[in-house]
Amino acid sequence: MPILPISIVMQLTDLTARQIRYYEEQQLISPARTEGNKRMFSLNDVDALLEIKDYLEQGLNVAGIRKLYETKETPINDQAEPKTLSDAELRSLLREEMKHQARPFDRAFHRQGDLSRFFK
Amino acid sequence: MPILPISIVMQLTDLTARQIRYYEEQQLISPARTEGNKRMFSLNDVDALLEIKDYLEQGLNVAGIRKLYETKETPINDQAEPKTLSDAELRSLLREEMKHQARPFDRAFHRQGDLSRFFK
DNA sequence: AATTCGTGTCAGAAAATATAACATTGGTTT
DNA sequence: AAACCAATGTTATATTTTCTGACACGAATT
Repeated sequence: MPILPISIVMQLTDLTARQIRYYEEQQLISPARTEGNKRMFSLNDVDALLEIKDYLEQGLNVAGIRKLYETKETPINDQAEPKTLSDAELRSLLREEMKHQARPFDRAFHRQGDLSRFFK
Repeated sequence: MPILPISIVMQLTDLTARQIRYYEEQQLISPARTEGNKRMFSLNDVDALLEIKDYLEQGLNVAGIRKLYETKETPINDQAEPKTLSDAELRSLLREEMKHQARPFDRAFHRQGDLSRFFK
């Protein structure tokens, strides 16, 4: 259900329009479009953006995040758990994280439901 | 939480922009405004609009609906049950309804939660 | 020093929304 | 029947929001 304009998503995620559009360009999200080509976001999109933000803050780069979600039919949400990674992929990602002294995956995996704080 | 632009509210309620603006003018709802003066609706606003639509279809007029919700601090939502009406008020409203052969209050009172069908 | 990545910023165009005025439709009243 | 009024449609014009694309910049990498 795409119901949110980018301005609201900016507030909800504390991301700039530039960042949001960039993540779309990098295929991390695929918001819907109105007839007039305006982006419209679903709550899932917002969830995804919060997750992306979290990963970035943990030191992952966009390519790494994309890898995490690269599955045939499964964009960035629509799945309870991020896909299973090959050993090689996993080691690669972890190495990436180490370089930025971020503790390995934790918070991002619990992002599910974070949006709830916006709705009483 | 005002998060929805009028275009989405139109889809959600199947009302025209004209109708929505008119109901605001008639003080049935008070959507928030952006800095640039664009209306932004909360889910409560949408709920209220669905309720308004229902009442209108039952034959009530805007004045009657406004009466229903006329309370100091309580606009149209923010209350589990529409306010208690004086006998005079109630009789007046019922008379109004009779004229339009609508069965007395029923569906509108159960509108709460109707929005859920939009969110899985 | 030259690249790359993620983001900021700016310009110009197009879409969405705002207000205001006038028109129409249906029922009510005189 | 004529005049009214409430609710909504329609149209015009103004303003805001969003879009794309280009260029800039700082921090890493190579």
